[in-house]
Amino acid sequence: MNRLEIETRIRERVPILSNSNEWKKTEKLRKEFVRDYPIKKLMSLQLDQYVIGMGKENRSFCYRLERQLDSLGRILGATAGKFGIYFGRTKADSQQKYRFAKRWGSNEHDVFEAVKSEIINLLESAERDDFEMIRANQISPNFKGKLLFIYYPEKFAPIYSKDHLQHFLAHLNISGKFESPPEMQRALMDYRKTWPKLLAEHPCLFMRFLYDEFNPEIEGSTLDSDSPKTLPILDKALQGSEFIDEFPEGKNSSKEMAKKPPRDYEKHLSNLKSIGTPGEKIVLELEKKRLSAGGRKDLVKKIIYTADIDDRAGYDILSYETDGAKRYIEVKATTGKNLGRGFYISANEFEKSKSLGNYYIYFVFSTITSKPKVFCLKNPTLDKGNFKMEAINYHVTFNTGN
DNA sequence: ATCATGCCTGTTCGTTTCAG
DNA sequence: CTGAAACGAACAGGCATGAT
Repeated sequence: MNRLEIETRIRERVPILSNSNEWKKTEKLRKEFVRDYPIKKLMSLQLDQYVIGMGKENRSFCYRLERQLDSLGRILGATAGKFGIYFGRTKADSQQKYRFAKRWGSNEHDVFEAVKSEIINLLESAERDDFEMIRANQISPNFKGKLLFIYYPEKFAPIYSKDHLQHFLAHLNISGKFESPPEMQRALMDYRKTWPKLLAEHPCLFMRFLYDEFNPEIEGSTLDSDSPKTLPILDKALQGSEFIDEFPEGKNSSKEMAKKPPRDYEKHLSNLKSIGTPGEKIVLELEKKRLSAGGRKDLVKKIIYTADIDDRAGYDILSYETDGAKRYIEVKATTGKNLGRGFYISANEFEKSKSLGNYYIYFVFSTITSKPKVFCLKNPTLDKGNFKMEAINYHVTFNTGN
């Protein structure tokens, strides 16, 4: 989604989501937890005040973080081993006792002290924004993510699964080098800051918004089976992308496949959209490189990402020739390696391709990979016999003429 | 990378309780 | 006695961890 679309969704959804006590309760729970377990006092926590599994009435640190604070991002599921040490049994051994992974130590006392100091170390690193230390911290990933959010709710997003984080970053087209989930949590919060409407609300509302708009679970099943379930981080694509000089020929180009329109055009469209924006970002990046390489760094700043601000312009990006002339670029992105299935062009884009002059269509191939290829087609004359065009959409209004 | 593990949850299905 | 509701054991599903 581009910013134009996001803005609409935020305008529609945020007032509905914020119209509830839920977020106040959520924040109250979080505050109570932090009040009961201030970082300074964590070291004096006793083992049984920490471990999960001490019976029904148990209200331990781990129990509360996982259960009571369930609405602040789930870390349920998987073994209680994620807490470093827990009390209970295993399938093979029904005896109730303290359980822990060997890497933490050889007895429950040592293990608990190690886990505690690791938690404190994590929170202190977060205070300093020391991501290297946060990354190196041995606390299990989901537990780590939740601790970070609970203690620093303005710095880290309440989303802990690496897959989900990647999924959202990809859909919001946020690029950057993310070596660990906490960095993604931070990137999402930085993104939130760019939307005053979101910034004014609780971070958990932002989380809800993301899950509503880009639900990772639902999406996996609705996408075409050949689409990847999670988009890779855009940054890799940006680095690996390059221009190519030849139009890639596919086995089926302009033969049978081209004849087949998609079965469900609407669904096909929404899939196209999800790869369209990454395609545009890739082209933006390549244009910057091209102008820099051509000695026109001054023009780099003047490139305009039109698609982000005006979806009726008929082109996606306004770039420049090295002599300063305008270059209008329409981006057509595909996950495929060639254009065997043809491409779609709107009536508006088609008109602009004829009227705007220096008009390019940039075809981005292998879009959702780490090595996208971009082919530039200058001033295409689509209706002069080089291409076969077929109308698949009409705009229809009622005839009130008589 | 891949696999086995064991945790928690929701669901099912059978049993018990109790009012009418 | 009957049907509804409550209870609870068993099971399957989902998932991140930890081991290999």
